[in-house]
Amino acid sequence: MHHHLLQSLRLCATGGNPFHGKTLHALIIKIGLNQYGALPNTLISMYAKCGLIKHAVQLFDEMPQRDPVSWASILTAYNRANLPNRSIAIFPNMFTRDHLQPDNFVFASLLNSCAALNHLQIGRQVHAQFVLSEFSFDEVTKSSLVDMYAKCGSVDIARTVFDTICSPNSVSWTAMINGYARVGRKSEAVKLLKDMKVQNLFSWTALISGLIQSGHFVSAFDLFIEMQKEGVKIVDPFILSSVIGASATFAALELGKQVHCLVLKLGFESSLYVCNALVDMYAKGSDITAAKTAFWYTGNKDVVSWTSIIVGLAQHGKAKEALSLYNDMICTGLKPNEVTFVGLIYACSHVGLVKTGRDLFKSMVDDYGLKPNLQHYTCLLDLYSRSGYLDEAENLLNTMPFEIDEAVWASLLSACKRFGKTQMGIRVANRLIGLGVKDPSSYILLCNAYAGASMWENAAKVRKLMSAFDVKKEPGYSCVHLGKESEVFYAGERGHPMKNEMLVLLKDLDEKMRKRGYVPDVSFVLHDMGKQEKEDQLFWHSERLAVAYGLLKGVPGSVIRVVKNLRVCGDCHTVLKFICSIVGREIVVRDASRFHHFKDGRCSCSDFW
DNA sequence: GGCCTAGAAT
Repeated sequence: MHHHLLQSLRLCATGGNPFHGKTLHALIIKIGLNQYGALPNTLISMYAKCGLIKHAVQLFDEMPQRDPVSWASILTAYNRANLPNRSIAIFPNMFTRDHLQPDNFVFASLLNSCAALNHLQIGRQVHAQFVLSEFSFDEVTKSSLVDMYAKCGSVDIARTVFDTICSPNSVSWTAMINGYARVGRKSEAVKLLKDMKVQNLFSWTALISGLIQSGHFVSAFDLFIEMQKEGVKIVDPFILSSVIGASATFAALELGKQVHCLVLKLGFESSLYVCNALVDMYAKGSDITAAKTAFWYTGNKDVVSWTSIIVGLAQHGKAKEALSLYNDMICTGLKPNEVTFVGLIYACSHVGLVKTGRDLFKSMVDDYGLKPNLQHYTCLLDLYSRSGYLDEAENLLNTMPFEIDEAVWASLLSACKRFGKTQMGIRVANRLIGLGVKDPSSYILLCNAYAGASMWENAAKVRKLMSAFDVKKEPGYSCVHLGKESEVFYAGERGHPMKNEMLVLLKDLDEKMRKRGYVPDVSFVLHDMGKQEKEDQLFWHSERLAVAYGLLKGVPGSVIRVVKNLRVCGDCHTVLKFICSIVGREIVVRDASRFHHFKDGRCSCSDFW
């Protein structure tokens, strides 16, 4: 009977069937076996595997007699429920209350918690206890040590432990490979993979997703292709969601579409991770319509699905749609989380919905018990300052429990300039200087603020600071996508084979724009030079080159899609609004902070960015 | 009976 029950419980756990599990639990109590043999511990693990952490904890707490297996089960249960801090918190009770010593299973679980929390200090303490214990030769625990050190950033220590493993298995190799990859040590990661006798999907995924995390997108894609050439079958969708995520970050729409096809071909279109990644990929790839389609095709949407589309819509300036989807989401009974609110308040800040944004911020705390973090305050601050509520902004700044960074100060400063709040601008500028300035565009704002208040000495000081620190702008570049092909342009680049055609086109457009009232705004140029020189500099900005090329080479009438590494400059923003209406084309620019849809002389960002 | 590896939204 005992054996039969254990087996049934294990079946519930693997099938994630809590209903059947609860029935069995009732039966076990009824026949009086609830304290018998392995049953109590197996019940804990069954509840944990079915996602019912509260039931698992209650059983554990009410157990009259706990053993190391009970401890391993509850620690794993907490880790599974994404509560690794609970594991660390209760562990000392194993000694103080239960007078038990940890075994290898307990060590491994604990190290898993440390890895999840990035807690190197406690991880090292566990390591020390493990070494002193009778289990110090256990190789599974050593695998968790490798993983823990790698996740905490001590890759070389991870390697030292890895080298003490007598017969490493797939798990230890994978942990080590991922450790190298996620800190960007590409060649070591690749070498380790090639050293493996039997490479499986797990090890390739660890390598590729690690490289994606460290920003090595091109190598990651190359390896993804190599993996398929090697004949490794993609039998689960793990790696697909990772690669789709990379296409999103990389704004590689065409590549992302190909992976989407692969998803369909392999039949993983119902994986929630994959669907959510697709929504984000299309949104970041600047095709918000496709993102919406992908969203509506997602079955069993969770908070991440809804949040992805809300954030996507917000970044594309579609605040109304974002807010309306939020209502739909609430109607389905799902609870929003911190990220959802970042997206929502961000959406409000880009259309000046001050009251809605403030209400959402309040609702987040009052209705959902969420604690606002720095990002929420930043968005709210942005909302106030962009909409001209500068006193509220300053008030919030002085009462909020976080220190803001240079970018937020800079955005506040630019709002002061925009709304003519000279005195507050000076206060903000002084705080910004005290903080230490790194971003070249902040120097421009500072100069303009002091100059605007006729504080010439301060303006001169800022210029001095700027040259003393040898501030240089990161070279701006823009990439224009034309179907499967794309072309990259750097600011000031004049060596392109099609430069003559582009020059003629841009000159012609420039003339037409000036007739419609365009005046170049040279205050966006960093360097100290004459007015004509500054105008020339603007003329060769990379986004203009990319758009010109797109107009010349792209399919007539198609949307021109450009990705820029920096934020689009204010003057170029004006220019693109003119160009889109002159040529009657839609231009979509993804810059470092958001999307700009230029159409009929207007931009979706309503000139806030 | 219980342990270790790869994935989505700011």
